Amino acid sequence: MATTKQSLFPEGQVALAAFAGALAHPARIAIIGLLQAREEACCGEIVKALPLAQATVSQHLQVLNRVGLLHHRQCGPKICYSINCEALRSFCHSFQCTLGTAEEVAAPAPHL
Amino acid sequence: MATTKQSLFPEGQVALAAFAGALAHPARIAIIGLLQAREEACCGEIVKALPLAQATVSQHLQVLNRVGLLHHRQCGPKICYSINCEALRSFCHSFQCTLGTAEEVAAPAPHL
DNA sequence: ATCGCATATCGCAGATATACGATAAATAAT
DNA sequence: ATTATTTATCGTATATCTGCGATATGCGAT
Repeated sequence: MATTKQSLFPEGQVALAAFAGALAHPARIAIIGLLQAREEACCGEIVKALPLAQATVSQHLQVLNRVGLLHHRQCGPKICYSINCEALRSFCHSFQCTLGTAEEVAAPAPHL
Repeated sequence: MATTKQSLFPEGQVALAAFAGALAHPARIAIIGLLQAREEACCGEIVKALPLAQATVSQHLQVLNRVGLLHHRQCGPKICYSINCEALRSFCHSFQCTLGTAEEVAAPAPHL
């Protein structure tokens, strides 16, 4: 009887956990690193770079996509993925705040 | 046949994924937040603060402990948990590096 | 429309994670 | 030693994740 009590927690905590969950696999960390290194890559290139089958890589891409961490654009017959830096930064910021590791960035700048 | 291909990835990526995995549940995010807010708390207090049974909370504490995120000390009959700030900071740093969000820490606002 | 390629989705199997009651282990006090 | 209290662990049920082959979908060219 493990009826996933996630809904009993504050929305912010659920969102943060979902973000962490999206990064909770080395393949997905690798994908992020790869996209960071070369700005953009199509699915096939990512498949070639990882020790996983195409179907599996596609699934991992969907996981990252579901939390909004990726951008993608049709590029002929291929689909080019890149990182949604905005989302990544915003998530990291929430992280810092919740985890309390945001000391010297103490200019929260609501005034921009 | 999903024999967990995690070992085929670089150690750093596996470690980072494990850290993310430890934070991939709202209950564990809540525990970190709670410990951040009050410096130290025993298991019973955490149980009271969460909508979960004692056994479940204990399990979540073990998950956080396994990746080195917690300190604990016997305190009479209780066990007081606190955050291992060292480990937390170190993990966050690796995160920043891998996720590429560590550049503008020194560059204050590229005011366009 | 058909072909060839690139990617997503389906369906399945095995592995982990989640949740909890029951119980064990440890401590403090009697 | 017994009791009460606190926490960890065990056993179990359900849910979710991982991984892949097979297949469907989408695109560009023929």
